[in-house]
Amino acid sequence: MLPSSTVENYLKALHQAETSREDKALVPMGQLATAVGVAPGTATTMVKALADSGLVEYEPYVGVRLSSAGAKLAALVLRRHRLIEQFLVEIVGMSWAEVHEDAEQLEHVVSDRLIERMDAMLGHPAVDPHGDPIPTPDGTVAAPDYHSLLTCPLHIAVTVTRVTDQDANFLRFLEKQDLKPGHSLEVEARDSAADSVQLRTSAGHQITIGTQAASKVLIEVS
Amino acid sequence: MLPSSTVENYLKALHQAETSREDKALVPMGQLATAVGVAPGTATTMVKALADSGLVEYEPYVGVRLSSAGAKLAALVLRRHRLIEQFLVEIVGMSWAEVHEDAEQLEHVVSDRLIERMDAMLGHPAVDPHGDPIPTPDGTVAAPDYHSLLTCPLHIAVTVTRVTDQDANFLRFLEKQDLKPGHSLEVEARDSAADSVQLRTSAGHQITIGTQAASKVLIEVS
DNA sequence: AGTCGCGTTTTGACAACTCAAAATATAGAA
DNA sequence: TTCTATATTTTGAGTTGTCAAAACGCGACT
Repeated sequence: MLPSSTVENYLKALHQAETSREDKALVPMGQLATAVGVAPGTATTMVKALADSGLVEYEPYVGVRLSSAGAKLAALVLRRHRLIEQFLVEIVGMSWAEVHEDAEQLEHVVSDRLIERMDAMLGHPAVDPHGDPIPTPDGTVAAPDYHSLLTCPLHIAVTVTRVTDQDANFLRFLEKQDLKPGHSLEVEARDSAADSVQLRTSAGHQITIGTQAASKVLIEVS
Repeated sequence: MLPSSTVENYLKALHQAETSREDKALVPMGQLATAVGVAPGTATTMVKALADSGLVEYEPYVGVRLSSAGAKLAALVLRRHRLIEQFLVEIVGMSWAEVHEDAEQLEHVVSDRLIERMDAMLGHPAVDPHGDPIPTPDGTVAAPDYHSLLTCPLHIAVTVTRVTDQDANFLRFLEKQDLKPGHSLEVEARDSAADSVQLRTSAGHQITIGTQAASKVLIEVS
């Protein structure tokens, strides 16, 4: 029995929650409910059903975690999502800021045939337009461990490789400031009191952004 | 309130049933139920709901008809379906025999933004890979009145313009026999006793097909 | 230890969609 | 006109996914 869109969304949210979490603790119900956009009680009901299907491990009053079967399924949803985003940007010519919503819908209905065709057209890309890694067809995800603009050394040339936020306004801002994946820059200063990070782009522009934003821009030393 | 996939499917089936029908009679429930793939009682329930929403006109024990609002909505679903098919064939390089199933799913989730982008990429095509006309964004459908291989004059060069069947096997057969839209041929004979039609393709091959099949291949004199 | 607060679970209900099978209407034959 | 065959509608029930609000568990603070 193939999983419904609803199930796919719960698994995906769980995957996101798990990977954006240092410890290996269970994801609390409240967080999952918020991520999926349902009332807390709804998440509890759904998670119990998922546990019965063997897709998650559930500890009442503590939280949930993907089982290996659930993790694989989540990876396949993510694969579809990210290949679709890459396709919409590379082939259809849409903006990286606007593809997320479309991919969010399409990921639940594209056939394997079509998704593999897209993958081939794109030359089997490793990452999507935001730098997020694209899982393989067997559900393996590369888990790269990047620095962010918040954690990297100062005064060193770095290259943006990934942006962990899908908000269209934020993405448009980054695009305008030449902070899309591939562009290089260096961090000039951090001010924890002012909650800000000061950057200089390769074009020489100076930009100051908040630490929240800085933590979402991942880089590698170039 | 935007219509669900289910509603869209009922409207689409109704549109198909209405246009493949000489008279302007109402579509009987049984036919609609079969087309949508549900039990008769389910269709009755759904149609009453559609009537309450003003999308159809319903006469108990007689049948249903699309209202103008329903017809427009149906046309927009058809527009999405057919643009997607054209896109999958022209841009993605899929076979015309296999795009129907994918389009069937995608038609309910593509955004207006994406569908108009596809339309532009394709140069605002008038017909899809099967020759079916693509409705305009405001819900207008060209209703061309073709002859079929069953009704056209004998011994005259004609060009295939449209195929009114989505069965993958049938489409593959037509492709192999050079009977896709665009190819020309002539009808050599019809035999009502044998229930068959004899054709000669432009390549000189002679083919005999049944009248059921012949009625699904629409042509124009060339 | 007692109890307060917060997150979680339970409960009861609802909306959308579906089916099987019983009840019913309609048209056509006798 | 009456009967009958067939299509349609009604009924009762089930599935999936959702919510609001009441009940509950658990750790923290006094």
